[in-house]
Amino acid sequence: MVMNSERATIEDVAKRAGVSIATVSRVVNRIGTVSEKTKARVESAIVELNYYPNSAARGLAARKTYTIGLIAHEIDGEFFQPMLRGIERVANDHGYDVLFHSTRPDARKRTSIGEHNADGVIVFANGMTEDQLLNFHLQNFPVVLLHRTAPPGLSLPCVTVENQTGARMMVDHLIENCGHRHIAYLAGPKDHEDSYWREIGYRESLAAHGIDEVLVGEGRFEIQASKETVTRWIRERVVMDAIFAGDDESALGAILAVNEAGLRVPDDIAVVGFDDIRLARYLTPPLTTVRAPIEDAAAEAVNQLVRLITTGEAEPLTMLPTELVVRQSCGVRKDHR
Amino acid sequence: MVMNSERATIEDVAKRAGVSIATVSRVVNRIGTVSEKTKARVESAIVELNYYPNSAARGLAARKTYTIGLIAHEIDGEFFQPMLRGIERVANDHGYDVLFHSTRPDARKRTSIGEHNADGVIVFANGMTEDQLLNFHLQNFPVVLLHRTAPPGLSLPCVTVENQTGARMMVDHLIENCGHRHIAYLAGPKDHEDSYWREIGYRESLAAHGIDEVLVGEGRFEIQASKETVTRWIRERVVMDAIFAGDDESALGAILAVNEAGLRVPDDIAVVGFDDIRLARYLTPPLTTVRAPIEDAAAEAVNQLVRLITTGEAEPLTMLPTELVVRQSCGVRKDHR
DNA sequence: CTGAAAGCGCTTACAG
DNA sequence: CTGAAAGCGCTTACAG
Repeated sequence: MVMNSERATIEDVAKRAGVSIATVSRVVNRIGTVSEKTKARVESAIVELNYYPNSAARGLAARKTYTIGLIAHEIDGEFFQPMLRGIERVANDHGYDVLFHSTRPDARKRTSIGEHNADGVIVFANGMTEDQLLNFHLQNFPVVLLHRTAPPGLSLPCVTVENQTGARMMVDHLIENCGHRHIAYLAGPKDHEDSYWREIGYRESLAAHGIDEVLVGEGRFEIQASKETVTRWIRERVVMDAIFAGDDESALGAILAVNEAGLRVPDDIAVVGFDDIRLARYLTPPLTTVRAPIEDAAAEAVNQLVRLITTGEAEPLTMLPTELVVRQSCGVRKDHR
Repeated sequence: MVMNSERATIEDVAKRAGVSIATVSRVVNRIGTVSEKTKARVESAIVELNYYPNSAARGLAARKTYTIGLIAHEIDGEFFQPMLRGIERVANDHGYDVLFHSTRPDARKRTSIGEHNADGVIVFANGMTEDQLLNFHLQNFPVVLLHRTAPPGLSLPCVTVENQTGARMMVDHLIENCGHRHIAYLAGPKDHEDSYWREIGYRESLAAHGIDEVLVGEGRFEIQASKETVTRWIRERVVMDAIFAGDDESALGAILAVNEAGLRVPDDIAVVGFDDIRLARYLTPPLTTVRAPIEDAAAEAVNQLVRLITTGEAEPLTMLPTELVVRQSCGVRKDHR
C-alpha cells in the first residue's frame, strides 16, 4: 500500500465517491438521509483513502471541539489514577477526548487553551479558585465540579461522595464496635472539601456519643505531613486510642509514625483511613477504611458534563454512597465488651 | 463588568482597536513587526474583550493543533503519575496541551481523534502495536516512544532508562555485597520492554558471577500476580535467598507473600525492586531498589517530540541513567564476610 | 509597518 | 435523496 504523506480531506473522499462533500459529511456524521448505494460508495472511499475528519475544521464549523478538559491542581497520590481512568473511559464512550490541565502555580499557562479548547471542563477539588469558576460561569462555559461544591451563590453541578456519612460511620464504628474513646483526626488540605466534610462527620459522631475530646491535626493528605503530626503527638504523650486519617495516604503516614515509635497498630493505637485506595488491603495490618467510589464519581461527572453540554442542564448535586470496609487496623480494645 | 456570553473573535478585537485582523494576529503571535503604539492598542482591546484565540480556527489555518497526545495502554500503578506530571509540565512550557488517550481493548474509540487531533504523540510502552506504529510512520505523523524502542526497521525516536545496567547493578549488589546466590526474577508483562531489559541485566549478572541457576516467574508488574508466584515458589520449597522484582509493585507483592508464609524480609528472603516509586521508602522494611527517573524521562520525551514537530528531527535514542538505592530489604547474609 | 484576500476542511441551512 | 454555497475564526503570503 503506497500512501501519500498528505492526509485525505473530505474533498478527496467526495471526488473518489463521485458525490458532494455535503453527502460525505452526512454519512460520516450519520445524519440526514443518504441512499444505501451512495452511502456504500462513500464508505469504501473513506476506507480506501484512510480518511479521518480533521477535528479542527470540524470544531470550527460546528462550534464543537469534542473534547472535555480535566482541571486539577496537582497530579498526586493514589487517588488520581482511578479518577482519570473513569473520566477517560466515559468521555470516550460519549465520543469526547480528554485534555488534561494542571494548575500548579509554576505552570506557565501560556496556553489560553485548556480553558477554551474544550466544550466543557471538569474541575477537580481545588483545581480552580472561586474567581476562576465565576469567570467560567459568566462566559456560560459548561463546568462540572468533582469532589467539591459550588462557591456560594453560584449554581454549578457537582458530583462528590458521601464524605460526612462515611466519616460518621467510621467513627461510630471506632467507638461502638472497637471501644475507642480517644480519637484523633488527621485533616487534609484546608481548601479540600472532602476533608472538610469528613471532619464534620468525625465531630458529629463524637458529639453523638458524648465525647467532647476533639483532636485535629494536620495531615494534608500526605504521607510525610501525617507522619510528622503523629510523631509529634506521640512524643507529646497525647492520649489516643485511635487515629482517623483523612485519607488512606495519611493513614499510611500515621502507621509509619506509630511503628517508628515502637508502638503497634492496632494494639497500641488503631489507625483507619478513607478512600480505600488499591494499597489499603495490602498494608500491615490491612487498613480499615471507608470506600469512596472514586472512579464512579469521575465517570458520573463526565455524564453530567456531557448532558450539560448537549442539553444545557445537569443534576445539581450527585452524591455517591460510601461504604465502611472493616479490616484489621481498627482493632478492638481488650476492655471492650 | 457586564459580559457578553458570546466569545470575542479576532474581528471584534480588530474593530475595537481600529486595525485589521492581520495586525491582531501579529501581536497575538508575536511575529512580524507592529509599531509599539498599535501593539498597545491591540493589547488593551484584547484585555477589554477577554479575547482568547479560538484554537480550532487557529489549528485549521496554521495546520497545527498545539496539542500532543499521550497514548498508553492502561492507567495503572504508581508509575503513571510522575510520567503524566512530567509530560504535562514540559508540554505546557512549550505551549502545548496534552490529550490523553488510553488504548484499553474495551475503549470504543469512536473518536478518530487522539490519533489525529494532535501535532504528535508520545506512545508509552505497549500503548500501541507495531502495526499501529507503522501506520503513523507511513503517514509521517510525529511519534516519540517512551519506555520502549522502535520495531525492527522503523526508526522512531525513543527515550527510556538504563534498565539493563540498573538491573545489572542491582544483582551485582545482591551477589557481591549481600552474599546472595539463589536469586529469582519476577518478570513484567511480556510485551513490556522495561521488563525485558531488566531480565537481560539479571541474567548477565548471574552469568558474570558463574551462577547458572536462573529462576524467572511471572509478576506482570502487578501486586497480586507477583504475590501468587512467590507464594507458589515458597510452597514448592524453591531455594531462594533473594527475589529481584521487575518493578516496585511486584516487590510489594513479593513482600506480602513472604510475610504471609511466616517468613521475614530480608532475613529469610530478601526482596528488591525497580523504579523507586514514592512508596518504596515507606515499606517495611524500606525497599532496596533501582531509581528510574520516570518524570525526567517523560519530560525528555516531550522535548524530543516538540523538536521533531518543529524541526523534523530528534535524538534517535535517549537513555537516562538509573541509580542503585540501597535501603534495607536486600539484607546481608550472615555467612557473608 | 499595515491591510485585503485567499484558504484551511469542515457543517449547515437552503434549494431542488 | 443530493448539491452549491456561505461561513466558522483564524494564518499567511502578497502588496503597498
